[in-house]
Amino acid sequence: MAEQDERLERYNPTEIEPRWQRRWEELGLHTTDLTDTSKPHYYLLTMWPYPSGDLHIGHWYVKTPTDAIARYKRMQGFNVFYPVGFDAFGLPAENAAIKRKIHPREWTVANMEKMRLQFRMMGASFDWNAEVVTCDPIYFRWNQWIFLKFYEKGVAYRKQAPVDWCPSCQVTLAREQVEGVDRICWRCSTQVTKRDLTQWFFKITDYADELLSFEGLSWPEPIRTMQTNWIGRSEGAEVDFTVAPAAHHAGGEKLRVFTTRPDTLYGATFMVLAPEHDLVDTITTPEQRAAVTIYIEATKRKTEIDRLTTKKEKSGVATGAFAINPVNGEKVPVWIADYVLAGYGTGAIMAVPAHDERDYEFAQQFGLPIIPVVAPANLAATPNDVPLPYVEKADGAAVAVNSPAWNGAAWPASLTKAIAHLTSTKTGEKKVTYRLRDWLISRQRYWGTPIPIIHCATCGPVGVPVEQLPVTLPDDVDFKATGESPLKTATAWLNVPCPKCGGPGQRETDTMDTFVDSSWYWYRYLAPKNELGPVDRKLVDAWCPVDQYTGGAEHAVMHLLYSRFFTKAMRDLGLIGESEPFTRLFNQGQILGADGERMSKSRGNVQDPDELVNRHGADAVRLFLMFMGPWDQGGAWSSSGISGMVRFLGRIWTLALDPHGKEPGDPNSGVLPEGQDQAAGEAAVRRAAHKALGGVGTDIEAFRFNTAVAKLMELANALFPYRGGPVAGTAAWNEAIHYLLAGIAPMAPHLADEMHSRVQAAAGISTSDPRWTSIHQCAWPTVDTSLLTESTRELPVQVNGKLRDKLTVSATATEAEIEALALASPKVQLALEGRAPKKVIHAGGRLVNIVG
RNA sequence: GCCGAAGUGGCGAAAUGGCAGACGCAUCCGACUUAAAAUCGGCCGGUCGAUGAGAUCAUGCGGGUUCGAGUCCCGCCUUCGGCACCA
Repeated sequence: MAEQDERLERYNPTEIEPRWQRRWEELGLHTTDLTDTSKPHYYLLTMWPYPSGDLHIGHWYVKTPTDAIARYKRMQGFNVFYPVGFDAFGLPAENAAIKRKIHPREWTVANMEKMRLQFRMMGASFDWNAEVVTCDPIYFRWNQWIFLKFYEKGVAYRKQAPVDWCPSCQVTLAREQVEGVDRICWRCSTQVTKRDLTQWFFKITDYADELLSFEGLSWPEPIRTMQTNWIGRSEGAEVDFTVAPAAHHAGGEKLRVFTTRPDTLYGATFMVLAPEHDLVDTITTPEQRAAVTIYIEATKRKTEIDRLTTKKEKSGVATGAFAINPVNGEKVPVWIADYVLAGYGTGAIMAVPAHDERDYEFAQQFGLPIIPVVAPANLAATPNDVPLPYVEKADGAAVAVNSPAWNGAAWPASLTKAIAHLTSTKTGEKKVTYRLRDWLISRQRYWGTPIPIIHCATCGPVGVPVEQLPVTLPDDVDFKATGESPLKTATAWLNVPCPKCGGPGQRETDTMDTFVDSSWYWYRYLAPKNELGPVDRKLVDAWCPVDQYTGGAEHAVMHLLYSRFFTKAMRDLGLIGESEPFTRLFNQGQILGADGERMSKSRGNVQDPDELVNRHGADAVRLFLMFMGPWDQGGAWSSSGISGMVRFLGRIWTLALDPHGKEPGDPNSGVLPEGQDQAAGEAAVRRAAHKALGGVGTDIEAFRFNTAVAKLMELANALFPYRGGPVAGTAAWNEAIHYLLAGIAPMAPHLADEMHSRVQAAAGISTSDPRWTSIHQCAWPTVDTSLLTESTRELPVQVNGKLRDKLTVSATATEAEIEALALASPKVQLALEGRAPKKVIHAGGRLVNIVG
């Protein structure tokens, strides 16, 4: 054992890694000069973390490949900006504060301190000079400033509405933050309820159409689809029905409906209003009033989930009132039913049972008339034979029937004609509706950006004058989550004079959704201390949009949609020039616990990276996370396999440090492979290095880190047999070693620098020598393609698509020569069983297939 | 129900329409060692073949296109994600 240690110092990451982390900091290797225009710039961004206090393996899974990209791009000669910060406002801090009786700030600051050390331990090459922390007034001051600009422009507004409420988090939520059919809170998975509250909103719907365009963006298709579906643009028309006069009521009110099928207007045999619709009370007849009231009460008692489930039977009640269909003057009954939603369209529909499944079901249940007004072309003469409901539009083949004003028109002409008819008779108009709702940003919690508004009894809500920003958080607050904003308990802070009239005023006590904080932070990274505005326009113009953004797909319709909205809204304020924040987006997968479930402390399936680093080193953990599979796929955690990475790093160590050592166990060690002379051996070594590095480069560019690592393993495997032999230590060998170290540098940065440094030391260049370089300052190796070709190659030969033989042919052999060789092969002849070849297919020199 | 992604050895996986399983883990064998660990080398999808040479089957299932399909097309099954009475 002692002899072995004498022979070769062992790879010891725990000694190497902290040393290099210190050195990189001393050298300022990751500090970006944002004004340097001598090199092309590359803005690389990874979604910033919430300072939960512990970096878990999931953070490493996300950050490690991104860090490799940063390092790779630097070696490629880019001026890389790779910042990080903390999304430091939010509920966990407040909940921890309640539990431990400490201030959320204290908890957050301590956690950030710990996480900075963990990032350092990971070897992450962040530019910490650019750090942004959202709970710092120097940052959230500008949240408030932007809010006030939005308020001035009407992008921020206040309204009363039934909003989603998480009873566990004790806050309102934006529509995007409520997930699935079960309508659960995105953060805590508790089922949300509805509350009628006056809240602040951002008018994201103003940008709905613009948000539908992804032109020039290289974003994953699934994210674009999700956003598109979320925005849910639907084209149609609004049509006015008129309430018919009745005994108890004069009528005449307009009942406006939204429909995507104005072409089916003649088939509207009844109307349905949402139970919450404004006119329900007015139009209900005395006979129906009791039933209507009972139904409305029942609706209120229903949970959102009960109401939205598609599986239940339709329910509803007639109001007793009638309305006039504007195209044919028919009187149709007006019903109320909870399948019509108050919040979409106009909260009222015209029901066309013949051509809508829901209306059909409703009509069947309550015995309402059904009139077909669209038929497939072959049934146009006998529309009663159309199987109902007939919902297809069938371009050119679905024809309007029973519709005097546009009979015979085929879809989509029938639609155009219907809209034209409505417009000319002033009974309706073309209309686009969106599913997207405005973004509710009020939160009834303490640890967030105070909304900079003062409520005055005479002036209403008044913005805090910008020169008084930031509105900071008072410390004498009772945090208990009661459903009321904790800021209401800070009486000294709360009561201030109205900035407009000087009268008594009260501060707004809700804070902003923390998604506001993260909707523009990458602009702030460029000038985190800027006092003159939220962003430094000149730097933004030079560096934005972000070249590459990486993060999880779970933010598809939250952070990623809000960020696009903010960029457009900030552009319209003249703060920035561009319309899109992130040119390229990559969504990595999620790392799950060994049980295949989401990692969580309660499940006890959390992997602690510190423990792995202490045992195997950061480089091995980094490498392992990149090697385990395609980055966008994620997967269940398993630490078996990490030993392979340690072994691989040890082989690099051995190759670089001890090229002349011999392997006692390897019979081939120390000699050239059979049939190779010195020149061929050197050529083989160079070829392996150049081939590997070319592949590693393309793989990193394509985010295929697993195969990038595999190619470097192949290179190490290819070099190993030459160790201790006459090729070791030659110029060709040294070049190959440098290629190997440079290639692994983005992924295992500590080991790469250690070995590079030792190679330099062996050449008499110490770290204090001005000629000394870090591997991370070296250029990415160039690939000499002329080295890649061999004089002969192996050629698979198939007969009728089945592999029968492999020939060794000269690299310059012609197709005719190859064909002759192939046909001469005994194995091929055997497979042909005496048949003459009908055809010979040459697949670009990679393979030959003989058809016989 | 609609939209999207994925199904390949014991395991993680690889493969511009062209040798299926690169690279690694685990198991096993060998070298070194008194021994073990570490290290180095090797075997490593199934069936048949004594072993070998070889043959044959094999990328969720069933069809198709093609000289040739894990890859393209059609129809299913399963798993995972998103949406879901949006008129």
